[in-house]
Amino acid sequence: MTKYGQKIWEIISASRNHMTAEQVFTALRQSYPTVALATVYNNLNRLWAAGRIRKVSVEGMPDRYDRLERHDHLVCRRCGRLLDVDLADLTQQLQKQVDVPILSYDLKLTYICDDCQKQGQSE
Amino acid sequence: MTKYGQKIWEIISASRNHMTAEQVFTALRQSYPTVALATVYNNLNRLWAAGRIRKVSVEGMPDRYDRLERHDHLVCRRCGRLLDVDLADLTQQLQKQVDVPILSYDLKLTYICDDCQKQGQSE
DNA sequence: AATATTTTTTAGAATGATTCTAAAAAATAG
DNA sequence: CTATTTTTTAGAATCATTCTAAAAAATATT
Repeated sequence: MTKYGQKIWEIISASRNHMTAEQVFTALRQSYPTVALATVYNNLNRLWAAGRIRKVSVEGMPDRYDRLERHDHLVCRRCGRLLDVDLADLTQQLQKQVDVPILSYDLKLTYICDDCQKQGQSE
Repeated sequence: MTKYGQKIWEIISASRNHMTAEQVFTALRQSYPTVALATVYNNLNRLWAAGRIRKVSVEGMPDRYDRLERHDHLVCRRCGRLLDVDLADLTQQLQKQVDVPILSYDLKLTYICDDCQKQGQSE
């Protein structure tokens, strides 16, 4: 584990904000002001390939990186706002229904956030 | 509903292939050889905003568009291959666990497809 | 501890999907 | 028919991400 890889993993694991690569870059520069953006992408890809972080893609937004710890997401259908939500683990239940081994699953619940709810009323 | 919108909706609703915008473009040109790519994007966005089609984002690949009909997805962790899978509807079960109204949900199961399985063994 | 090998970093260019722009065309309303 | 709104169009612009090829750093080998 390289120093950048280590630090990036820490940043993501500690964050509850589903950071973009750009945000990780900004955060990392607090500790390493000269680091290159490509290094952030390299390390994010390596961490992800190694299964040490999650990647969350919400349509139309840059990929976001997330801690591994089991949890699911609420996504606003309008603005893409992303919230953590703790739901019961479905692995058992799902595995029963398919015959290939499931490594993990990604569950996003779609809703309309308060802000968009308000906006929608004035249209 | 414009003629392009109509036709694009038909293409996606009939397809089981999670088409990219580019693929929809190619398909649409069978019927309308002069249509512009921007028109495809315009209509896909409008259809999606109207909740008439789904958008499936797999990290690192162009967005894919999918019929609305309830079904879930298997995604290969290595190559991104996407397969339909019919799982029990979880809406009730999930709605009990959150206090905002759930419009829909998006469930992706991660696995390793046969091809990637084979490749992995030779490494 | 010097040399070779492999991995990582770097800056910047390149790519590729998608959006934007502003004008033309088409559809709809008055 | 004329005015207004919506859609289409082509091409430029944007933006996230990957690629490139060289430099630096880390690791292994003698």
